[in-house]
Amino acid sequence: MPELPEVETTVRGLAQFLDGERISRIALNRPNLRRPFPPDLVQVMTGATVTGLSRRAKYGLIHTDRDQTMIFHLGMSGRWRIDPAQPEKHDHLVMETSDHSFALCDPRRFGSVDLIASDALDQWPPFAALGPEPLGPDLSPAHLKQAMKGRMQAVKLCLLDQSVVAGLGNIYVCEALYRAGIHPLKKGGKVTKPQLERLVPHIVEVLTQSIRDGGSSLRDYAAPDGELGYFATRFDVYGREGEPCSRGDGGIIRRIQQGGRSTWYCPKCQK
DNA sequence: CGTGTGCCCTGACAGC
DNA sequence: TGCTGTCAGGGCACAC
Repeated sequence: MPELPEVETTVRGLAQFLDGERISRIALNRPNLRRPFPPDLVQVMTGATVTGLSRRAKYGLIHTDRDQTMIFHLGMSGRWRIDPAQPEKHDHLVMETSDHSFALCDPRRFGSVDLIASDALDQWPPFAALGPEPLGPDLSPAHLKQAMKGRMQAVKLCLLDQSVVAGLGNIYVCEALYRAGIHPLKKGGKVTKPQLERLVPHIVEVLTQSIRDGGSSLRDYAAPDGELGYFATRFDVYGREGEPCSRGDGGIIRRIQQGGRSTWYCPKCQK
């Protein structure tokens, strides 16, 4: 269930065990996920020393002392398992250091693994198309105003567009719009300046809170079979169709379809 | 270009 | 118990 906070938590968890370590072995259990594994992945990564991990949008980056960076995406169902006791059916990639093993498990295989020249990461097409990081300095009401200017698409869909903001997914768009009191069907180009000024801090807050919730369980990652990025966050609207609005305004949470995906919102307080 | 649709894939769950 | 339908946190190709 990886969105930005889960990817961030995963990256931090992996870093605890992987940063500074030498990858002694890497093996693939099938030829592809969403796309084929890079043909030179095993050759490049075997014996490489990890020099750091980072996140861009919903991608995790494993930096090494080689001139290539290993980039993973968890898709809809991906997760890393640390020191798994038993192999699982959908462990498609496994890596080992001297002390630990890591399995990339992804039943639906919507994830990906890429190997990209480290000095040209920004030119990699999936990265080149990304908008600003929501937790970085460049997400501002002015940016959103500009990025959604004239757009007739619903603001919900605009915010899911990774070129508008990089890393927001279905859950956090629903949550941020709810917190900011913005109706998901409102056209992107028609969201008002005051609404955008409310929205930006709510985006930052909901993501930060979730990362903190996940981060607080990092200690558990030392446990065998530790699974990264999964933690119980309480959502205000996501998945709460039919329940009363948590603001106590008497509204009942509704679910609608937008772009083939569900949106939950309160018809009473989101305008 | 902006926008809308359908597909990739497996598993969980509800209803019969 | 087993079948069927629906849904799932993402991204992309393709059509207009």
